[in-house]
Amino acid sequence: MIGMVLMNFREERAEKRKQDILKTAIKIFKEKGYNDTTIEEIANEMRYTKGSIYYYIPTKEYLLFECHEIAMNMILEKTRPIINSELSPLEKLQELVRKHIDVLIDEMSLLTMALQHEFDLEPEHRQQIIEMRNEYEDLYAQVLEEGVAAGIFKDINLSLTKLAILGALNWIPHWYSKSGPFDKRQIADFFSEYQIAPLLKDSQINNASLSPKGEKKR
Amino acid sequence: MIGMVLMNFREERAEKRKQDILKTAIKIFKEKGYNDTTIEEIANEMRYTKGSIYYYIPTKEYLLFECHEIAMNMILEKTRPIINSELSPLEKLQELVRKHIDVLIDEMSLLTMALQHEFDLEPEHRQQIIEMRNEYEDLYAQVLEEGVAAGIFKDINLSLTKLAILGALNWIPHWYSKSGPFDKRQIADFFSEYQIAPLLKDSQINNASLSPKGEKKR
Amino acid sequence: MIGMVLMNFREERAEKRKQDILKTAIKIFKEKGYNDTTIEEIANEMRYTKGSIYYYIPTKEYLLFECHEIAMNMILEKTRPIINSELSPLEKLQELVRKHIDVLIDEMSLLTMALQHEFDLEPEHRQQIIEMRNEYEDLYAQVLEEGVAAGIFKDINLSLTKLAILGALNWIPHWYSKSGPFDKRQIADFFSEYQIAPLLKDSQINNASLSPKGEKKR
Amino acid sequence: MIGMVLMNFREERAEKRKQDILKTAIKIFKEKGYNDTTIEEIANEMRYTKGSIYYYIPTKEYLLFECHEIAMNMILEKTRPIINSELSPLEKLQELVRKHIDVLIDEMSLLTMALQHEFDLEPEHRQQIIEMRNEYEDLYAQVLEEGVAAGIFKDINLSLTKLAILGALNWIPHWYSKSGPFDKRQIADFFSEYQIAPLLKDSQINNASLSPKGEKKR
DNA sequence: AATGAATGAGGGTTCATTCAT
DNA sequence: TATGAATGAACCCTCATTCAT
Repeated sequence: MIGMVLMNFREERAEKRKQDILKTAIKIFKEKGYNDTTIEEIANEMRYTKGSIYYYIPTKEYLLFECHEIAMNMILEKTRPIINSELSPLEKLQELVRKHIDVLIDEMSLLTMALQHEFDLEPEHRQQIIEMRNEYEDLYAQVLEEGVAAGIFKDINLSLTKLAILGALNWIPHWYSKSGPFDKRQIADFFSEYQIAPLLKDSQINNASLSPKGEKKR
Repeated sequence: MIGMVLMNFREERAEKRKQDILKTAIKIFKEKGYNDTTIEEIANEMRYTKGSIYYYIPTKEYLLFECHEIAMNMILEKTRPIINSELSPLEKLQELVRKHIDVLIDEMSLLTMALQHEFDLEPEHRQQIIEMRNEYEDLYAQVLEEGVAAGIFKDINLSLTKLAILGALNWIPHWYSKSGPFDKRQIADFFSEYQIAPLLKDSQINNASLSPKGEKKR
Repeated sequence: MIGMVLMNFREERAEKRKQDILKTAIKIFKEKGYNDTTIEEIANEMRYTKGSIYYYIPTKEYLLFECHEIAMNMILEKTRPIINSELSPLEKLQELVRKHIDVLIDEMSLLTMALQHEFDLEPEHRQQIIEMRNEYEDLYAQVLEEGVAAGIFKDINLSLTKLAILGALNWIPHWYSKSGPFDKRQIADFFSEYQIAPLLKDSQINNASLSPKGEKKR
Repeated sequence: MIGMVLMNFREERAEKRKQDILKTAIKIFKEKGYNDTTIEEIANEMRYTKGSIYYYIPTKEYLLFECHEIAMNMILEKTRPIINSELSPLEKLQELVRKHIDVLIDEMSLLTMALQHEFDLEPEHRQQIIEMRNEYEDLYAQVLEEGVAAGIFKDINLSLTKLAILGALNWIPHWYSKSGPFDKRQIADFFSEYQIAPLLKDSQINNASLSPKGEKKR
């Protein structure tokens, strides 16, 4: 995105085509999975030919890699600002959880697909994605440390805490359904309390959002 | 296994062969993933031929299905007895969590592989696996209800609670490593407290296992 | 060939199939060159399917490698016995030249094709062929040394002599034509004198076969 | 080159571009062979685009054809003058051989490449190259006849003599290596004696250059 | 004069599956 | 019971060539 200003309109158009291809690929990957999607299907969907696709992309795996990149960037872009905000550590952590759920549910099919096909990435690409994931997890680590330092969080094992919080969130795509009993808001409310509660000292606990009354009317 | 008594020795031998194939398949699936494993590799490993494999199994996907079945059965067999035990709801829940982590880590490569390839199942098979998963999740639901009824657990949204607990657990394979800083015991200790704590009324909270001192010496 | 006695009839049949494929490949390679021949053409010619071909051979390049091996073996098998015969060094050298021309002309299309496509071999395979070529060239080196040692050949640069002799022979496929003015016999007569003459001391020279009267009647 | 005077500066520039493309093509053909070189590589090397190349040349094969033409012209231009010189037939023949080796070794990669890919030429182009080759071979034929007429050469089969001489020379690229034991001079000395000796009557033979002492110090 | 874009005709290879014996 | 043999449907990717601009 940065640097796009330096492109002339030709390069912009090419970039746009590439994005179109990626969008189409994502769409079909979501529906049928990476392995069961052929380049030809992507081409047909766009009324291109197979050969034309390869004018814009080097390999099919590269498309998968870009899916991962996009997914990670979406989440990183939304959460990075939280760290430098004026919020308290507790509020930051809650915001992290809420934003995570936000992106997760909004872009669930992309994220699920990407996760499902992590091992179909070339080792080099996989490494890059893992590094982005580490960067993301570090945001949690930072906030947790901040909170402990500020005397707000209990002094418990922060590595495992981080993994517990993120695990519960990352599992959401395994059970969430648009037509299911819970909407995004309820889920965010619940998890931002439930997964954080064990960190809090007694006085801070507030169970408002854990209430069983929160079920969506259907 | 039941019903085996009705088999004659021919059928028994065939059943044995089938199990051998499955074991080999599991081993290779674990190493290379389902898609990258060929029937020929399975056959070679057993010093069979491709054709022979098909004498015992109908399709490659059927092997994957059996992997899922085995995985689910392993976990169900370990946890079902807990429900009917004399333990308190809190103790039951902790036991469920501990056993889950036990199986998860002991059989991680099988379970990870199975989870990774849920979408490679035929829809019909996938449905069967989902039903087993539901049966398993119901164990949690029961214990949670028991606990609330007994006044031990807070009266919060039990569906989401169940999903939060199981999500955090199921995510373990994504980060656990034998050579990593935590061993099975520590993880079980931590999660059986952390993921359950928000359910507990203030007086019951006990943070012993959450301690950051719990890291394995390396 | 050795070891074939150890094959059962199944393996023999498989070996036969493989040889058939090779024969067909050679035939088409000769006609159209290696690069312009497709596996499908080979399959069609044999009324096989592409897939069946790959039951017997690992890659297309392997077929080319076998062409080279066959070619080199044909020539090595005919010339190796000469070295250990009772002939004089001069007679041995003449025999080497004659046999070389024999094989060259009888199997010209195979040999030409192989030579033409030496660089289409995988490096590893190419190395193997080069080693066979070296073994062959060593036969010449041996005979030349023998001749010098016996006082029959002049004491000139034997490395270059070897290369001069073989070069002139190996070039034959570039100009020979079945319908051309010279037959195999004449060519053998001529080259076995012309290319060896500079080695001989004056008294031994005999120009019988160099005569211009040797042209084939057309 | 002749006729260039009739070009306007536009055509001149186009001609120059074409030559640049050809030079680049030669360079890459030499390195990777004709078949493994893509038009795109040629374009990239020149910082052109694929499309631009096709503004100047009609097909990839045409580039190969021009390689052959250049190679043949190089050799013809160096040897034609010899024929009309004042030298004796023997000296002429020796000069032909020396010049041939000169060009062959100086431009070996071009010539090797061209020879290697003779069969990748379109039939029509191949015919043209063969005609140039014939013209070249005729130079030898002429000198040989002259020599016989002058009573200097033995009256032997001149067609085969010509083919023997040229064959041994043309094979040089198959074994010559810059880092090998022989330099250009030694090779020229050797071959201009060895390949011509059988033609000479006894009194003329002089073995100076055939000496085994001629090996390059390494 | 130059090129970005598009194409299309393969080409080699893989592999689950079938089946006669 | 076991297997050798055969198949065929794909699939990814390549690249010379064309053409509108």
